[in-house]
Amino acid sequence: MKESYFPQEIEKKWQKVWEDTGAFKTPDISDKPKYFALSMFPYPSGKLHMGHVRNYTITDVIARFKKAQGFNVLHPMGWDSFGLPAENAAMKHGVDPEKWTVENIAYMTKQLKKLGLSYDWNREVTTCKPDYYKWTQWLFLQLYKKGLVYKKEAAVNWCSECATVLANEQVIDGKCWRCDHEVEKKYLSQWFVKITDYAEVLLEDLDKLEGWGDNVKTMQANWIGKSHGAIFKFPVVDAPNGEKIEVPVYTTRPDTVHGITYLVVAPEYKDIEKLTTPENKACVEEYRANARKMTEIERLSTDRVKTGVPLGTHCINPFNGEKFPLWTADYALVEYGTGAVMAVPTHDTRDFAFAKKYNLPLKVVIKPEGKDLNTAEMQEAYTEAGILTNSNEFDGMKNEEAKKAITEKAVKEGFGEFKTQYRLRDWLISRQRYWGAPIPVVYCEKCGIQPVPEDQLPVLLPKDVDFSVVGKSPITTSKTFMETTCPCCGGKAKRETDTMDTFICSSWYYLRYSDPKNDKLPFAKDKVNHWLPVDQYVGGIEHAILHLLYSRFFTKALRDIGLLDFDEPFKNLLTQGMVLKDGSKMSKSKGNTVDPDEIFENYGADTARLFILSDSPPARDFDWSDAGVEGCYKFLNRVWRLVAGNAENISLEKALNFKHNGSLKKENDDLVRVVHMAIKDITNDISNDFQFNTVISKYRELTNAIYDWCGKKSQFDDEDKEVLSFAIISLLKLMSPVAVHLTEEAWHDLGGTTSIHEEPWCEWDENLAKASSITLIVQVNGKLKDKIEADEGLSQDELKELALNSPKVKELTAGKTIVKTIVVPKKLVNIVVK
RNA sequence: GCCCUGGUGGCGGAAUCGGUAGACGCGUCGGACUUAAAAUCCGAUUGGGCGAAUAACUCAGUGCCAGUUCAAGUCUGGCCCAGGGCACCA
Repeated sequence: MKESYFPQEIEKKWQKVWEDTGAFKTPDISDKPKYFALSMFPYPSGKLHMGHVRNYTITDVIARFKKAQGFNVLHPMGWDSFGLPAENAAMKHGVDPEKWTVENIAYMTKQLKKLGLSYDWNREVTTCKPDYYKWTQWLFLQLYKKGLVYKKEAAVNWCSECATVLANEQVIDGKCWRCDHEVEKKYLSQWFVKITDYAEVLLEDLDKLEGWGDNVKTMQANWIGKSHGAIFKFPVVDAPNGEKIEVPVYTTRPDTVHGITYLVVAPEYKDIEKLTTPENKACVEEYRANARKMTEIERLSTDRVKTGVPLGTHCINPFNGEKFPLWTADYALVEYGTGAVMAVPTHDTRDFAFAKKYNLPLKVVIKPEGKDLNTAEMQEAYTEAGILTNSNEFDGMKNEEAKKAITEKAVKEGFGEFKTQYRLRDWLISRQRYWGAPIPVVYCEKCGIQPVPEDQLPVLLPKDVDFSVVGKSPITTSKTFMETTCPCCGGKAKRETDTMDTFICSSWYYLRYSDPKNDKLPFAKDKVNHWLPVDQYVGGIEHAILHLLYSRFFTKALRDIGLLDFDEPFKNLLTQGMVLKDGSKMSKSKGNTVDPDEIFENYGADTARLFILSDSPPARDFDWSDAGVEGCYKFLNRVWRLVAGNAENISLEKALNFKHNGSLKKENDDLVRVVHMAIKDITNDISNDFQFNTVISKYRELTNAIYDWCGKKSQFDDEDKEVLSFAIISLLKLMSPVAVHLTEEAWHDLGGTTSIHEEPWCEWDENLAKASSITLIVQVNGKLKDKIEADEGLSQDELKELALNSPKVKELTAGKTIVKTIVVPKKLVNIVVK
């Protein structure tokens, strides 16, 4: 065994051996139980960053640990390889997006291999390859057949920088999730996926996800935004052309219905023209035009002063016969509820602000118990619970009860109903871009929209496109793509030029790993049912809503289509924290990035793996420090020297057959106990929330203990050698999921002929995983006063006796009365004195 | 405004059940080895008080204020701060 640790040399060597021997291939059939460990697959942006390193190292250690524990582990990797950056590169530098993507994948693959990750590369999945996107298109058609995909004209989010539309989930604070550009509204005919059909079950099933953090679950629950309320219909009494119209509103406060003093419809409300008097028309038109021009940011800003204009018409409140005016205001959203709001200024903060501004009347209908409210004195809306007033037969009722009673009255008399409402909107999946999976439909002059027949898939991306066009999708410049024939009538037809949102591609990739080469189906049902759900999914919190919600929807939809039999894709989810440098997120613009390649080169992958796991628990943010890397490198050197320096005294055979014979020398017994404790603690720390930071501190403790033990010996007898062998081989095995190369090299140098990564996980003996004696803590009045080494088997009385005999205790209790003595077996005695 | 996390030395962070607060590491300081340096090894490292600098002793200390308890970083109530998410969703 070499005296010094040369990571670069041994890492290269073992990576090649593992690749040549197919060490990480996963058979589908095995008598072992399955375990599916998965990292969120990356976009091939060009190079790995430290966030990737952290993510993949965490999953890799989990995969290796589970394998050692006897599972048949599936641990695959792939590429989320459709998307804008490739196309932007094409526009800027004239590179073919496919070539750009393929080259990035090649480079990043090399980096992943350098990190020593145990992937089964035979199962690699690449979403931009025709053999994958054929099945993305096929799944689109299945959703279409099931009525879960539809096309409609709607006001959609448009990012002019990306020159495409976006889904609601991709608009963050009114800006594009990718480029941060302000989002505008546009009216376009677009493809939608009916995720709202699954709103209830997506919400309900969050309860089943015991292996998910509450933060992600509440974020999804908020996004789905379920609320209970009622729909009330208000007849218009003075519609300009005498038409009989009703305006339905959704409210969560039916209890306040007697306090309506006006009603607001969204500027985009479909019947708004019918509700506007000729005198008000000009004004309303102007207001609507203004609203349309506003960006999402302007419109959504909550501190903006509310504006609106009256329509000139009025409704009657069927509950009390009161007449109130109709307004339009942009605080009413056309996409939510019915697009109209009943305004009760006294009990809603927004309505209150609006009414104050436009001098609309106030009417109190809820009052706090035992108190009255005076509209003239109100400074803000009263939104708390209370008792009904000014509400006819409902007066005196508690408002929570009134919600039900009032809605029941509306149901009975035919002007309302109970209603459950969701905030979630349908998923807009059309993208006016080239580098995505083409939506497989054609437009026939005679037959209209026609899906492409399944046997004609994939609809391939054309190669003859001009990326320099502005304002339209490059795909439309192809001379070969657009013109086609109708699958129905054989006549002339045009292809759909929109491609799919890449989140579609990533909503099912984890399923494909179960059967990545299938050319008859996206995956065989038995295989997908065998491997899924994913046992442990690891990735960034930024996908808490986007990818994770879409994937849950896909799984449920595909289950209902009959392609699989489970209803949640990811059993356990670990959202890892960010990698920071000097307290802020690593980013190119801040110039505080650390290049993984440099770390591999200077210290080796084992150091990188060890460090990225060492300082923080995985779910928390991790602050990168160069000194920390250095410290980990030193530690690996220290382990190496420990093994190399004792190599001639270590026997693999003795280590593996070692049993405590019951009569070891004291210091040997102690070391064996330290090893057993380390095995127990490390195993528990990994099993319990993957606390790798404490795992690593225990590697160090064990290493320090072996060094101390060695330092006290000038020579080794047979028993010493056995114990030393056991300790060092145990250390290597415990470290093998993290320091994958070092431990493999040492294992072989010590005579191992198989791979250390094929070894079963260490086991501990409960009787040995504790110290041979106990340290009795002696307290007087709850304060630590003495520590006494004691035999474990002592009875409570004996422990008490021991404590009372402590000179220290005698001194402190002299002349005082002992009120009480508390004895905690094997641990502590507390003497209470006065 | 609502929801979720978190708050422990100079720093990252430990501490299954309420039972030795500060594991392990980083940094800093001191020492050994060396002609010297690097590497390595050993020791100290929460603050205050009293000592002569050591030891011993002692008081305080886990964001703040109360409470429960023989005993609170841990449990209960109230508050403060930081990070993240949602937010004109009626």
